[in-house]
Amino acid sequence: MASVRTRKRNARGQGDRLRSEIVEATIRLIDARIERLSLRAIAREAGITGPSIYDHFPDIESIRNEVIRSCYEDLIARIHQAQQGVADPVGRLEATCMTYTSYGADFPDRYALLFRVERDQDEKLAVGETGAAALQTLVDGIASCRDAGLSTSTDPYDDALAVWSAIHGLTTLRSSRPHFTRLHGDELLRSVIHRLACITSPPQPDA
Amino acid sequence: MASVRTRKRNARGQGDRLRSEIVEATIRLIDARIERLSLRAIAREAGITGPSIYDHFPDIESIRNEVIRSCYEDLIARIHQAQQGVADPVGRLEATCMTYTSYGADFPDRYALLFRVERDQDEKLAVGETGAAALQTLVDGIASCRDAGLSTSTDPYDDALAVWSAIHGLTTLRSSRPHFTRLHGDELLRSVIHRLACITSPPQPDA
DNA sequence: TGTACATCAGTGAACGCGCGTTCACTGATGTAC
DNA sequence: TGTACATCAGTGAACGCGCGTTCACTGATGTAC
Repeated sequence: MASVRTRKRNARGQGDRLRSEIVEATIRLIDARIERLSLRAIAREAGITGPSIYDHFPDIESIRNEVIRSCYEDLIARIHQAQQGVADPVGRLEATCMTYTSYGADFPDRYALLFRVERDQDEKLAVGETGAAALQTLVDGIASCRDAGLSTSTDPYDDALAVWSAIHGLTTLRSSRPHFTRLHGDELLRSVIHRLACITSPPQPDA
Repeated sequence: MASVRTRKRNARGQGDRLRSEIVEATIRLIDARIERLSLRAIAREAGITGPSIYDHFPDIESIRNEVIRSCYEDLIARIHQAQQGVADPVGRLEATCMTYTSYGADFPDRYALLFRVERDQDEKLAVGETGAAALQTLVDGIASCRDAGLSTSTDPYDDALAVWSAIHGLTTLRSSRPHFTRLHGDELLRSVIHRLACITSPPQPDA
């Protein structure tokens, strides 16, 4: 948590910076596994008083939606970075999926927030397409494997949905049911990816 | 919601019945997608005053844990019922998975509660094995397919974990991302089950 | 260069609300004599 | 059969708390003259 009372106000003209400070404070609270997010708790963590929030957000839901957008961008950036420098299409697909599951393991409450059931129309509009970019990297990954003769997939979109469902389920079950030890480790993950993406080469122990 | 003030007190000696009335009221609130569960809200729904809860539960977490146990028993019972009268092993496995996903679709907030990340040690002890019975029906189902020569699975436990992850992921993505229309419908579900359970026969359009 | 003023980036007090929890209590009903 | 009493299944008032939200305000800083 931020040390209380060390914050100094933003310089004149820089008032908008508080907006991102509020979002960052909220993410810190989420990562700290706070039981219930409140405007006052966010303000405390950001080092400001409650009413200052209203200059930047109308309510807590709009902060949450901004957090979701921010975390989702972060996840997609991590995936793209992991794909850099992996030439082998199957290795790239595996790296994509492993980045995804690692994000869920490292930040379980952020991950849960990204994929919670939408509660209201605003959230639906704000967050509706969250997942589309992640899915697209899987579609592209499977298509690349097929083009390289490493996959027999005839429908990369449907197979990407299958892979996405499986790794999403694996990610959340790893968090919520940690004592099923065989869920953890890379063998099961690789095996699931290979079967659902119709990969023809056997899984490599390590790249 | 229960009509307010219609409740009459339990007969002398029947005081324990309020315990299950509290659990049922809580499930009604969960199904009503209440934003935040509170002791007072549960008491209102059950038609009693707040303090009466304390004769039966020490806190709201213990109510929640009882709700989890109750809903999980319900899910397992539905699965066992669906399996009755389906002789074909592949059909049984499919029926098992479809009952599971239907439960998640019909009661999304109950399902989310069953598989939320454990927050405290009490919950871990109370709920730790939730999922084991569901997993076991999948292990048995895959082993039956293999014994009937309909699956090439060499490790029904690991393959059951794979199937469980996939259908769990499919169930939660269907709830949280309803606009991915190809996630819905039975074809993708059947295809995933067949691939992960190593089923050798092609998916039947309908039984 | 000096000063009056406008603007900016917040603060602090106050409100009403629902909450968890405590405590003494009530009123119906079964039971001992 | 009648009555005093114990027990049971809750109730109702009260408390302190954190919350969202409002409102008037403050004090630093840039700018016009």
